[in-house]
Amino acid sequence: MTVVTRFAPSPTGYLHIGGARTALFNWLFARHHAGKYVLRVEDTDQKRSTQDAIDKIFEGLSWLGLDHDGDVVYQSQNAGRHAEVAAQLLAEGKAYRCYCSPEELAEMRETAKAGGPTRVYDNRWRDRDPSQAPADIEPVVRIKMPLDGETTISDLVQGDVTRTNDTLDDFVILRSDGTPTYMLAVVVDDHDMGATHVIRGDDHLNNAFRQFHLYKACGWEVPAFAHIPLIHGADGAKMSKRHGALGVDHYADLGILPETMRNYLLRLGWSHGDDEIISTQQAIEWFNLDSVGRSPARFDMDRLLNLNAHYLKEADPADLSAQVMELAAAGTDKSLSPDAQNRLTKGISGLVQRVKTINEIADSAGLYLFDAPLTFNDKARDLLANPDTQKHISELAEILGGVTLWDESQLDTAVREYAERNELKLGQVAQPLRAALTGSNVSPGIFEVMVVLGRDETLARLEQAST
RNA sequence: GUCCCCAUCGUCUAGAGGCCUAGGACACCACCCUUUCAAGGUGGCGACACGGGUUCGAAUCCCGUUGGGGACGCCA
Repeated sequence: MTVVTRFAPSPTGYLHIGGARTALFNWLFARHHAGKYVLRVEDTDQKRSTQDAIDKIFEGLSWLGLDHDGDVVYQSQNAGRHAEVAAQLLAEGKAYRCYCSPEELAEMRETAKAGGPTRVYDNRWRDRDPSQAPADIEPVVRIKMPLDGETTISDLVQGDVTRTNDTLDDFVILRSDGTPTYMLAVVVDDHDMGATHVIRGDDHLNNAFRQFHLYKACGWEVPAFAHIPLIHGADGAKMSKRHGALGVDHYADLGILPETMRNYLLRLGWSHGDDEIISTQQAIEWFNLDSVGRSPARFDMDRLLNLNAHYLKEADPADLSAQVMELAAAGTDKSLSPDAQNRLTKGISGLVQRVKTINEIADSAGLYLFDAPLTFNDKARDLLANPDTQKHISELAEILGGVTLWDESQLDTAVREYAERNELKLGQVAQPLRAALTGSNVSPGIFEVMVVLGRDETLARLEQAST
């Protein structure tokens, strides 16, 4: 049997962290079993669904690198099929029309909450003769749930979960306007697309009991369920859109790498012994549902950043440079010279060493990206204002001008000799150089900087700083 | 209110009765390295929610309490 999983977002907003993880788990599970991972847009609620949201979700998914198999399914396009199934159920007496008014429903809800019956809907139309139907109300179609007994869902993550059937309402499968509700649509679509495993947030666990009986009523095989715990915010509450959860695009904008996000999301609620750094290849190989935890996890930015720092160091420098240049270009009206681009390509690995996001690389790349005149920060300016510093810089400029081979070890030797000769610590010489060459008191190793800048640019910058 | 789920360091987690005076990672602190900042290295701080059982033995099994979360729509 081929494994078929699906990710089924409702297009009412961006792809948030929780949705992204659900998608990832479905994707990993399918890839692990060499099965299919299908993407389905749950747009049965036309009022709330928007094209903009659909686009954003697709963008998020493709940024994450979760490619789906086959065409995207739009649930709204199956409305006819859904209605057909409802009609069939009606014909078989497994469903019935309910003519309750909104007021009646509200009343029932209130009595139930006030400690009344276990069911909200009191089944008042379940066995009533349709001839009693009020003429002015368009009916909905409800499915008959078992009246007694209990139902057990063997969930792949939650284990066996049992619920008595007297808490299961006859829920609506077709609205009064003839459109299907979510509950009907998922079951029909999941069946039609051959979903073998339904992996989703555990906020759907309760729905599984209802859907279970809908499958049965249709005479269909029930797929395996796996309800994964939700991701919570730092405050421990559900991370939903309305609780300030951010879309994956937000993290992309922050300069987080997709591979970071995949690794991070994977480790939230899933583990493989003590392993922390898990490549996507490895994840596909290792992923299973047994190791998914049952308690909700909190989102931790520090951890994400730490992981990102790791993946940044593994990333392709050319690729990173391109992204940094794009960011830099967006932040200024100055265009980047070819020299600047070359310098960035050479120097980026030194930059990557000290940051956690792509944006931070861009922030620190100024020393390579922009041609003189440099902008100096306060500390650099103070340092350069010192007459001793001025003296060292001009003497050093001369010495460096005479260095035969412009590489780190030669430069290192030259500067060290100068420091020793003047009975200075290396830092006393290196810091002024740093200020003059980078405009800052913080930078990659100063000899590395000189090599990346090249002889001409280095000398030019020293010249400029000493006047 | 009803139903369901969960409970190990601040956070993510390892742990499936003896390997646990509970391991790893992030964060934090200290030290080392050092031309700055990082990175790296070494060490430190720090948890089995509580109460009952079961057992020779419980973080692991059972019950209860407490705490947290989720669901109760003609939303998905």
